[in-house]
Amino acid sequence: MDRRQRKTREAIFHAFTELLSKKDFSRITVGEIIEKADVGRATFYSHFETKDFLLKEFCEELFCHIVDVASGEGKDHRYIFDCEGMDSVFLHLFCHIQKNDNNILVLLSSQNNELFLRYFKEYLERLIESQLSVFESQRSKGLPESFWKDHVVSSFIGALNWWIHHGLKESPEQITEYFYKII
Amino acid sequence: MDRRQRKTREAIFHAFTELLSKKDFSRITVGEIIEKADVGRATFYSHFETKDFLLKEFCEELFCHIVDVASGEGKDHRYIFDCEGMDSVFLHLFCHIQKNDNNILVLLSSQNNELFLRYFKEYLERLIESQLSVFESQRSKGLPESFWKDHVVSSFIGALNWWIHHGLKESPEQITEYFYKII
DNA sequence: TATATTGCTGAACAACTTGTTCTATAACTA
DNA sequence: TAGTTATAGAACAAGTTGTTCAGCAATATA
Repeated sequence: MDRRQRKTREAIFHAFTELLSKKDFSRITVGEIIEKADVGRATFYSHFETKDFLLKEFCEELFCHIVDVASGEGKDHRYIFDCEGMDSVFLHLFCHIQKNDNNILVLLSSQNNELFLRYFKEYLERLIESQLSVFESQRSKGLPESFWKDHVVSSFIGALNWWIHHGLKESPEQITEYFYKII
Repeated sequence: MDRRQRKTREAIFHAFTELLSKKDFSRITVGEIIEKADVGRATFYSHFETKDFLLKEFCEELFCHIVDVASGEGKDHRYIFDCEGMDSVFLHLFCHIQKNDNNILVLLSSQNNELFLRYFKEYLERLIESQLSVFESQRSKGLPESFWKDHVVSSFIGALNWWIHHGLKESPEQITEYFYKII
């Protein structure tokens, strides 16, 4: 990708992050974004079809990375996140979040919380799918698999949300334990 | 309340419901609402400060009613919902939803699904607070109470969401059973 | 019944937002 | 060096928002 394109994209993402941490997505205008990013109007629209597409691509970069990488698909994971080997993928995720990788914490704590958790959920489903067997023994008989899967996913999101809203006072290990307990 | 006001409010709510069932909230304009409701622009703004406030009041009428009433505070509950005595408040809720009271089903199934579930969650919290003791025995030791409460709430929403997305094929009793099993 | 109050209409309005188009210029590429 | 591509900046039409106002209709009050 052309360096100019990269820089523009970066500038827009950066401005977008700042704005998201301060105000509601629906109240952010393209005008504000380009002013903060200091790029031309036409430039913005040559990169992103609309503001919604910007959000989409933004979330993709944010979560796709974290999730794909946490599930062990990325070779350079260690290098990017500087993490130790960990038993649990969930502990792993909680750790990354606590370390505020990619400013994710700012976003998950903002008023746009729900917006990101929703997107996060999507990416999380893929990850949890591969981890379902871990919880197979806890699954009650007569419970449809898709019901069970949904429950594990939304419980993780729930635990994460609770953690963030309570000021991240617990350690990642503690939250992982809570998460396992309710499942 | 003046009959004229009531009629206008009704018309707006009705138009709003129809639009919500067809398109995303963020893409609905005040222009569309007043056209469908057949009321003047100034009239709309004399009733609701903005589109967001309309949503807020709309949800209040929708959920406040159902939840408050389901928790036994409303005297005329039986009359409004024509329901039999039920052991579980949750079964109770699932029943009302299945019967599509107040068109709630249309809204919970629409693309605005998340929007309503979020609002629903708020009202649900109050209800579940009063029911927490029912699940007290299932609560693992060392789990903070607020964590546990959040988990029960989001599990209910999760179960409901799964049910709706899978076409309401199960009976309310069945879903209530699923819900109890995962808790 | 007559009168005052309140709510509604319809139109006009300014301010703002969106997404497009254009030209000139600067940065990359072969 | 010459050709390609991205950007700035401005101007633009179309649409949206929220406000204002005059005139009319429904309701309440005496």
